[in-house]
Amino acid sequence: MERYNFKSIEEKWQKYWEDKDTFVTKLDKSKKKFYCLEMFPYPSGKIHMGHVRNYTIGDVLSRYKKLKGFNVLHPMGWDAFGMPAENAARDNNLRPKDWTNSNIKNMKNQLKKLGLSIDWNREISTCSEDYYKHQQTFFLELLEKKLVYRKENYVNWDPVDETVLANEQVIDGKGWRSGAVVERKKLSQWFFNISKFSQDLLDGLEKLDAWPNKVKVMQKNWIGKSFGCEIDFKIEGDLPVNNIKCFTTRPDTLFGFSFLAVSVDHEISKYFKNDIAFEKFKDDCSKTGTTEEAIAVGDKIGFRTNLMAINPIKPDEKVPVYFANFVLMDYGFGAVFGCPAHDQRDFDFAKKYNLNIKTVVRPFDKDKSFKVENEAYSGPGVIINSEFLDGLEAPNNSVIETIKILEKKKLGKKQINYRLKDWGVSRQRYWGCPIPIMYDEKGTPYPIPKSMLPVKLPDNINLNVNGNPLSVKKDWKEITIEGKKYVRETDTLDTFVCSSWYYLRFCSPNKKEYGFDKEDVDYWMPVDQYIGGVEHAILHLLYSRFFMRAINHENSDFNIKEPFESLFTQGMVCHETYKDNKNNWLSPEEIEKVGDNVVKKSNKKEIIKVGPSESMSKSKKNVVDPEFIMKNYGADSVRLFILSDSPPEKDVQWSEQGMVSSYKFIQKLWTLHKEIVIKIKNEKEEKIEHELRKFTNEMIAKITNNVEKFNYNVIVANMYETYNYLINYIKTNSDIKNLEQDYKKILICFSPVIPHFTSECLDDLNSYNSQLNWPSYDQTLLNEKEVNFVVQINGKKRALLSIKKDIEEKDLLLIIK
RNA sequence: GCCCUCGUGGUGAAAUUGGUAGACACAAAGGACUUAAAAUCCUUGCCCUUUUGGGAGUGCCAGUUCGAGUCUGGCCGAGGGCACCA
Repeated sequence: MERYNFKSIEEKWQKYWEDKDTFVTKLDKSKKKFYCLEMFPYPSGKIHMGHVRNYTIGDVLSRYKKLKGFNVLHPMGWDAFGMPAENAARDNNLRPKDWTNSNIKNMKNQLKKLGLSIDWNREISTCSEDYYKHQQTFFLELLEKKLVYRKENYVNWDPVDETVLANEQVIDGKGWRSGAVVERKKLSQWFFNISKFSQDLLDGLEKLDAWPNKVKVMQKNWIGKSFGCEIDFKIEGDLPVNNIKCFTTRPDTLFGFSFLAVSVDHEISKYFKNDIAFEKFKDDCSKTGTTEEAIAVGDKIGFRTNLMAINPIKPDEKVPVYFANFVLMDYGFGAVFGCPAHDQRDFDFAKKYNLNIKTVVRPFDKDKSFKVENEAYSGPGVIINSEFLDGLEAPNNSVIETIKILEKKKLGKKQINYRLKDWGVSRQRYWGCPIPIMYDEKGTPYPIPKSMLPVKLPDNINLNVNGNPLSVKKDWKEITIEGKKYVRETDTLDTFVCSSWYYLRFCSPNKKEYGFDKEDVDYWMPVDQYIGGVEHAILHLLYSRFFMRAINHENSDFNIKEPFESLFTQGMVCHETYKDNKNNWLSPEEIEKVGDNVVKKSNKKEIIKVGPSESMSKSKKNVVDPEFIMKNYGADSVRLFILSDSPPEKDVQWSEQGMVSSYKFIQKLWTLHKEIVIKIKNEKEEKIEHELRKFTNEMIAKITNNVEKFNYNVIVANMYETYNYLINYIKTNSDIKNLEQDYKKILICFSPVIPHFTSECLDDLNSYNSQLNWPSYDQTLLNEKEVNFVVQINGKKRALLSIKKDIEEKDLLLIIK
């Protein structure tokens, strides 16, 4: 028996699909569309197993939808701007453009070898002028709509990458890429007014039924809506400060007020500029620890001013004003009113500085004598010691009632606060989309006229400079328009801007005049299925949702708010980790299993420590190269294996044995195929073969259901089941009727997972063509007349009967008795 | 600390959503073929019983139901997210 030659067969079909434009998509309003999009990759040089998994999942869905008769848009592109290119180019004396383009070429080749059903005619790259010139237009449009603004403020400065980071890019006080401790620096930056849409972004989540709950919860928390009250406190003291505004969610505890605390960056800090003690305090604040957690549990420290704050509902009560390390400048007003009895932070602070702790809420099961002693009480209860607020139920009623009273007395007003802050998009980097802005001699910014777009990135650049190479490139930076001299903005846009609208570009990848064509977008958008890693749950997905709204804003003939109708977040690909006795990481190729031990391949002696299975990463060397695997086992085997074992949303464990068994399975399927072909040739008369017909029908139903529900691991099990059934069936039935028809249906069901193999088999039966349809199944055949009926008495199985399904109840009872 | 998700064999996991728990695969043990190995194929997988059978069993404890892996409440454990957000 000839072996299945995956190499020549996979090449044959990949060439066929390319030559015949099988996956080239055109707008066709007579057909229902399906837009399947996977998160596009960063062109780092080679694809990794994570890509293989992500794109295989998307490909199964795309191929299935195509067979179901949908007009499928399944594009691919490159998230091609970003720092690695700049660093690699500098280290290897290349241009970032060349490094990126050669990586793209290589990765495109690798993706093609996976046999993905991608319309490569729509390929886009965010670093090409064709792409970023439209992005610059969007930037200017957003500027016109006042959704972009410039402001000077403190930024997260990464001293290693020498750039600004968004809040989301700071993890545990360190840069997400470099790992360097982030510093505070004051800079002028461009901002997208994402916070304008806080409420809308929150409301939109409600309608995203086909998004994982986890992601919605993360976005909800990130937006961080809180309902409360703005209170204006009168201030007394020897400084020209008359009042300080605070935001609070618990105005009902105002009678427990015992101090007021402001951030060290609060505007009143200007009066303390020459105060040495204050400057020292400020220093101490920045030293309280590096990780967020350390700060959270760290000491509460304060600096007492001579100012006193007056309790607005008890004007004879005055409390001290402090600067405190735990008050954040960029939330609320950078000032809080302290009620130690009912807020743990305030409690800790009050204990430290011996401030008054006055109980104003009692739990339901305690009486009026209840007193907060060892920790703050922030639970529900009843208001006490609060004059006209006494007896209100806290917090729900009491908060609303208190706000009403404060509003009536003009002491405060209802306010809703969001944690979500505006998106700083300026990056002090070369390899990004230039911001289309110029400044006159006074430093006033002007938009670059749209007719002069794109602002091209200069090709020849010296990367061996500190900071942004663009800022020292004079011949690019300085321009003259109508005799007037300007300097260009040298910051480039955060690469997350590029990925915030690429899904629109795929609809009209070749449109010259604008980023997209309305007719295309009306037809293709929204993305019906978006697939990618959960690590983008907040950043990329929130920014994309913002961008769609920003384009919609003040645009009456455009009406799509949510770019991604459904979202699927796939799990990571994991592998065991290995360390030698010097604690060096070893790659899977460097080890060998001997009996119960794992040893070093090079000397076969040294015992290797096997660590837990973790997400594949270069630093831990637990990576398996897809190119190597595809070369050895073929694309179909890899696709099959990456889908088997674990549900797509969970992490999958890479195993060599599993991979080999998938490969063997393809070989076994091929042997089976050849036997079936012989049987088919010997087939004489057309006659319905009932048992096989029933099996096929059931299997089609199962696989259809499993594709729809993303149970791709179960599809693989279904494929094994089918093989086990057929191999046995062929052995025990010498004269098989009607086999060809059923077998073809089965091949089509397998085709989303192993497309090269099934195409070859169908071709072998002279049945491969572009008009193939997903087989339907007969629901009535599923409800077969004979069913297994389990007789249970008190939940225990007592008998197993094979009975007719439409039997009368009384007859059934008779049989049982 | 707050929020979310999940607990099924040695392992990854199935279970048409309340109806025969463990499909399918990996690993293991035993066997067949072979001079031998590899490959391939078959069998086994908790407890009692020689077999036929029977029993327990989906983290733990209760509850609802003729019937619970699935629903409800409480507890225990694991993973993830957020974290001085007033």
